[in-house]
Amino acid sequence: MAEKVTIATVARHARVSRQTVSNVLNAPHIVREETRQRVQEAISALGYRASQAARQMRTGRSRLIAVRIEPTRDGINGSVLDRFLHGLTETAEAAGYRTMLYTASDTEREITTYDDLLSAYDLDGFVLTGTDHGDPRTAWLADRGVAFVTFGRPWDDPAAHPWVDVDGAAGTAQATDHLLAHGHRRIGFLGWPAGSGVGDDRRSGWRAALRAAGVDPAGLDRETEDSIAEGERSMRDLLSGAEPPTAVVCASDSLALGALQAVRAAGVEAAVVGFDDTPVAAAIGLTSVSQPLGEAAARCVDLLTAVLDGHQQTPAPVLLQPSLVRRHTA
Amino acid sequence: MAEKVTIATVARHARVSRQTVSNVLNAPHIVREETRQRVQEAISALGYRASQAARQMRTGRSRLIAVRIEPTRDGINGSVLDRFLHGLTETAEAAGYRTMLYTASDTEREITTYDDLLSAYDLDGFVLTGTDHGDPRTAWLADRGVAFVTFGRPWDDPAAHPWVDVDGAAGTAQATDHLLAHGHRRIGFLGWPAGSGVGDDRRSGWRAALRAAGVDPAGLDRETEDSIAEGERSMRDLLSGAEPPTAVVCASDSLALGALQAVRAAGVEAAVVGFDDTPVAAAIGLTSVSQPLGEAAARCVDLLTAVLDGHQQTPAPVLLQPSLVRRHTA
DNA sequence: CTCGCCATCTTGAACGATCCAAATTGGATA
DNA sequence: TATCCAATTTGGATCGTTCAAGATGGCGAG
Repeated sequence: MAEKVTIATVARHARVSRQTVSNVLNAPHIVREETRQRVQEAISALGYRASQAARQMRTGRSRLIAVRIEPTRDGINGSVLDRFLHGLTETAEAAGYRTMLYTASDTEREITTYDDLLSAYDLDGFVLTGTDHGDPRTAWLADRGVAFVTFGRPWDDPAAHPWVDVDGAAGTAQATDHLLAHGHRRIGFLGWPAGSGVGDDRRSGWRAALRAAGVDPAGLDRETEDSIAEGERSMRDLLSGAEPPTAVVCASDSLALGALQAVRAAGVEAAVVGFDDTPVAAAIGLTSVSQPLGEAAARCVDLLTAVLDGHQQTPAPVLLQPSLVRRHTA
Repeated sequence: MAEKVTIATVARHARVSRQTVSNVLNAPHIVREETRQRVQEAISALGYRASQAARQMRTGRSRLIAVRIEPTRDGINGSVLDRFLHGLTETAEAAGYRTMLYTASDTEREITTYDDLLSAYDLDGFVLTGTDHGDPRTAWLADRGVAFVTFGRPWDDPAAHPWVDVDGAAGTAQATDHLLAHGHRRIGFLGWPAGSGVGDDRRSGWRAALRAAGVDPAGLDRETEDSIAEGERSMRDLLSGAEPPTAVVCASDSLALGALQAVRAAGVEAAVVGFDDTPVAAAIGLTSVSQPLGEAAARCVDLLTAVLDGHQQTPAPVLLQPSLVRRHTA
C-alpha cells in the first residue's frame, strides 16, 4: 500500500513549497515556467490528485452539481431522462464538475434535500427538470442565492433565472408544415388540458402553422390526459366528426400511439406525428418531434458553470430547436 | 445571511464541548441521555448539519457511491437504467449515502475514472452494471481492495465478489411454462449468439422448460444480434420451416418486436413473449418478462453498505426472481 | 551605494470535523 | 471523611488544502 500522495509530497519531490504547488494548480501564471514544469513532472510522476474534501473545506466549493432522478412518471415518456443525465454528466466532467443524484417524493421534501445537500455537501449548483407556474423550488433557491438552471422555461417570467428549453411550438409547427406540404389540410391536434406551459406551447405551434396556411383550426383539436387510452378515445372522437382530419399532430408519443390505434381500428388512412421521439416511436415507426437532449444538457452545464466560475451573473437563456424524425406514420 | 453553524456553535448553544456533540452524532450510547437530548435540541434548533468535507478529511470516507451512466446503448432496451438509478439513489439515501454519476467511453477510461474518483473524492464504493467474462474493471477494483457490487453475475467465478442478479433462466422458463400451459408445444426461442453469460442463461431456461415438458428443443431456436430487424428475419426463418412454432420466447423486447412483425406479416397466429418489460412492451401490449429493478438496486446498496459499514466482508450474493407480465401477445 | 520595486517563492494560520489522551465529576466504598 | 473507580467531558493535535502576509533575490534609478 503506497503512502498517500499529498501536496506536501509533491512539494518535497519538486523541492518547492506547498504553496507553489498549489499555485501551479490554481494560478499557473504567477509561477516561473521552469518551476511550473518541474512541479508538473512531480505531479504526474507521483500520480498526485488534489483532495476535493480538503479543497472544499478551505474554499467552500465542492465542484458538485445535483440533479433529481425521478421515479419514472410514465413508462413511455420516461427514458428521456437518462439521455439527459448522460449528457449532463459528460459535459460536467469536461468542465471539472461531478454530478450527484437525489430523489424527492414531493416539492416540500425536495427543498429539505436542497438544504441538506447545501449544508452538508456544499453543493455548488442544481439542475431542475421541469418547473411549474410559481414553483416554490426556484423561489427557495433564488432567495438563498444558490446557483441553478432549469431545463424548461419559467412560464411566469422569462428572465427569472437561467434556463434552457426546447421550442415546442416550433416542433409542432414543423410537424404541421410537413403534413401541409404532403397535401393534408384538415390536420388535427391532440394535446393536454390548457394551463400547462409545455402543453399550451405545443398547441400554439400547431395552431399558428395552420392559420399561416389559411386553415381554420377550430374544432380540430382535443384536450386530454396524457395516456394511450385517452389518446385513442380522443382520436376516435375526432374521426367520428362530420369532416374528420386526415392527419394529427400529438403533444406526446403516448397520445400518438393511442391515435394510431384509433386510426387502424377505424380502417382509415391518417397520418400521425408524435412528440419526444421516445424509444417506442423508434420501435414502431412513429414519426415524431425529437428534442436535442444531449445538447440541452450540455447547455445547462454551460450556463451553470458560467455562473459558478464567475464569468456571468445571469447568462442568457437558451432556446433549442427540435427536429422532425420522419418514419412510416407521416 | 446567517453565520455558518458548526459543531462549535452547537456546543456553545447546548453548553457542552465539541467532542460531546460529536459523540452524540457518532456514538450516542456513551453520552448521558439528558445531555444527548439537550444536544439534539440544539442541533435541530440551529439546523446544524455536519460538514461532509471536514468529516471526510479526518475519516477518509466520503459516504459517496458511484454508478456509471451509459450512453443509452439501444433505444429500446435503454430506460431500464433510469429505473435502476432511481432505486439505487433512494435506497442509498436511506442508508446515509449519496450517489455520484460518471461516464466512460471504454473500459480503460473507466478505470482511469475509478482512480480519479478514489483519490480526489475518496469514493467509498462502486456499483457496476453488467460485467463480462474476465472483466478488467472488477480485477482492478479487487486488487486495490475497493468495495464494489455488480448488478449481473460474474460468469467465471460466482464467489469472486458480491453481486445481485435476476434469474434470467427462471424468467424464460416461466414464459415457456406459461405457453405450454396454454397448449403450445412447438415453442421457439430467439436469442443472442452463444458466449454472453446473460444470453446463454436465458436460452437455458427455455430449453430446460421444454425438455421438462417432453418437447425436443432441437431446431426451434435461432442465434441473432439484438435488433428489431434481426428479430424479424430470424422469426421469418423459423416460420418458414417444415413444422413452424406456434409461439416464441425472446431474449429481449427488441427481438420480440421483430418477431411480432414477422408473425403479422406472415398472417399466422403465434404467441410472442419478450424480455425486460420495457416501455415499448407496455405500449404495444407485448407480454414480457419483467425484472425487479428497484429491488435489485436496493439489494445492491444493501450489499455495498454491508461491506462499507464493516458488517460483512463478503456478503452473500442475491439472485432475484423475475415475473411474467401478461399482455395481448401471449 | 542604497533604496525600492517587482517577480517569485515560503511560512504560519485557518477551514470543521474526529481521534486520542488527560481531566473532571459523581457516587460508592472503606 | 478520604479514596477509588467508572462515566463523562475537555483540550489539543490532525487531516490536506488555500489564503494572507512575509521573505528572498535581482535589477534599475536616484
